[in-house]
Amino acid sequence: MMQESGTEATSNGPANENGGASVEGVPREGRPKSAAPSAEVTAADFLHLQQHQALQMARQILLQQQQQSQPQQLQSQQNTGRKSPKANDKQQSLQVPVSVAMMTPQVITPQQMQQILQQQVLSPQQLQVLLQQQQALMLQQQQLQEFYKKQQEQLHLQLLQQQQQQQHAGSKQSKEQQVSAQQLAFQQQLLQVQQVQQQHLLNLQRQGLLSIQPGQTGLPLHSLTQGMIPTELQQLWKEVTNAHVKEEHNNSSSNNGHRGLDLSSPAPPKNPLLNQHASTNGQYMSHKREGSTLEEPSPHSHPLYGHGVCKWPGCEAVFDDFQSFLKHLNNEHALDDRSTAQCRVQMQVVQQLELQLAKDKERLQAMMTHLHVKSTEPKATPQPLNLVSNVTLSKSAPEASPPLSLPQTPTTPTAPLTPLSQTHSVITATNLHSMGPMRRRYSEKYNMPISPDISQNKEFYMNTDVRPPFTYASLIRQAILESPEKQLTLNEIYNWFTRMFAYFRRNAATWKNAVRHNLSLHKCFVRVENVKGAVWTVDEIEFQKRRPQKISGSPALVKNIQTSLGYGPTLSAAFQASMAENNIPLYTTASIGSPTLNSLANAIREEMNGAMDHGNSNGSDSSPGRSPLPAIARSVPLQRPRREARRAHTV
DNA sequence: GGTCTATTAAACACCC
DNA sequence: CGGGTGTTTAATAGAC
Repeated sequence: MMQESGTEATSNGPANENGGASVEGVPREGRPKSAAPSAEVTAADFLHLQQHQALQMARQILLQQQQQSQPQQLQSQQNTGRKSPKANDKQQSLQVPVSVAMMTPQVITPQQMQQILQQQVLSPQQLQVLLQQQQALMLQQQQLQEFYKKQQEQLHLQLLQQQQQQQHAGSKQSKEQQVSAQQLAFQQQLLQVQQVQQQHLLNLQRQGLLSIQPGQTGLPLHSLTQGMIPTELQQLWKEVTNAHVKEEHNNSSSNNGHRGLDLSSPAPPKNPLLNQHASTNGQYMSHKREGSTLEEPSPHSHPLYGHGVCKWPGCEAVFDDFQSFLKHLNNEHALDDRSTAQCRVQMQVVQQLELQLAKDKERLQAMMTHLHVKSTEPKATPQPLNLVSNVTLSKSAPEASPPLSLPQTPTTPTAPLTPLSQTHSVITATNLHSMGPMRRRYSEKYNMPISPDISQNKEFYMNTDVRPPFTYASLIRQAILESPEKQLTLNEIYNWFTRMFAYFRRNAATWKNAVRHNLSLHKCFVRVENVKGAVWTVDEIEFQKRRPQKISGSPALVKNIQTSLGYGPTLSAAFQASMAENNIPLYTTASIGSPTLNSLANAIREEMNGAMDHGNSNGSDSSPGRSPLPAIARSVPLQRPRREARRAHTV
């Protein structure tokens, strides 16, 4: 009591400052809700504004074309009529230059969605709304692309006419002015639609529906759209873009940067062949199929083709070779209503999965955060370098979470370290009194072998001032077993503690005393006189004897422990079976081999020994094959007699 | 509530 | 004598 209060007095949670400075976007309650509505509204606004602008620009150009060429009038009117009619009157004033329009933020990308999700900015209802909006936008964009494609054809015809006129009249100047004016307008429109298309491609790409090679991520802006236009238009486009596209490209690339990193790779795309193939009909569906097939560097790898089976949803057609698959892909899954619908379904599936993933991530974050928060408060050190000054799993909630979480969290120390200065006080208030000695490490309580945990989270324990959730006995044993000769002097054990655990780099008097106490107290630690002095070794038999009755009686408990500790069903089942049927002493598989295997062996061994009977327990010399002690060490068991003598003396 | 075990502190002894 | 090492006891607390 006195000791605890003494250490407790030092625990003014200075860890809070660190927690506040967290970089990671650990979900914090409270803040998100206020931020949610504004984010949603702005996103939707941008969304609508952008669509309107794109439509308006397209309409404008169409009008210009109609003035010059009548044959397309009917079609154009159909197009304009099909699009939202009310936009006409509204958007007279909305004739924003494309460059400006492109500056406006894009639609919500999946990444942004992810961010929003992870930040817990939105409620599920709001997320639903956003998802629906995104879906609607995609539909609209698709329609816009169809419209754009038709318009391209019109322009193509028109240009052909103009070229003929040029050839006949020979008056280049006026014609060129006409053309350049058209070019400008068209360029603007093109950029706008490119943007939309790019957005689609990126969406699909992110969702795994479209496989564009990393080096070709620059394709959408230039080449894919180039592929859409007839060759003559490409020429025009190049001429115009020579002067203008750079700034436009900068704009778009800056937008890319705003949206996400993965698309901003500016590989200059100059492969007309691929491009033309890749965008036969201006639909992202076609990009998905043909673009991925033709742009694939490795000829036989296709996201829709695996193990000789077409992976198109619901297809599963079998093919002997890749070519026949491609044929099948182009024939059976061409751009039609069915494929489009399937693609939409797939998009929804992906989105749902992303949602689910985000939720699970969030849950994991919360779990990790929660557990680390618990461990932050008690017994903060005078010089608390890290938030997690102490993992004292002792009293509050010792069993439920620690065995699971602790081995996980240490592997990602930075993430959980950020937590929550806010919830900090709240949660820790419940276990303010829970500090104190590290009682009940789960290594003991659950017979948890510490080896896997230590090896997995070595760096974490080394660098983080977290109290390891193991008993002193377990740690000492681990230290000894890790040594080459399975024996250590007391000082070497000390060094191991300080080397492996940042936590033991302070309060030396306390834990060193505890180490000595444990060494003396537990029979499993055998003191051996060596050439260079006394060394300590481990008597595995005795070590396993320490807690026999607990686990031996309940295989179910063991199973639960095993599974909950993450060893998986295999080990658990094996362990359970062997425990139920025979008491094979696996502990002879001592510590050789790789650390991982070694740890696993230790794990099994410990569990097995905890469960088996202790009939053959007498004497540390009785099992030479099992004992990891070297011959020298085993030969001179000095400790016990002395201890016995002393005890007899005192008692 | 009893028992077992772990942790911590402390006293003490021995040895160099 | 002091420090390191080792032993033992006592108090306390959690888990079963």
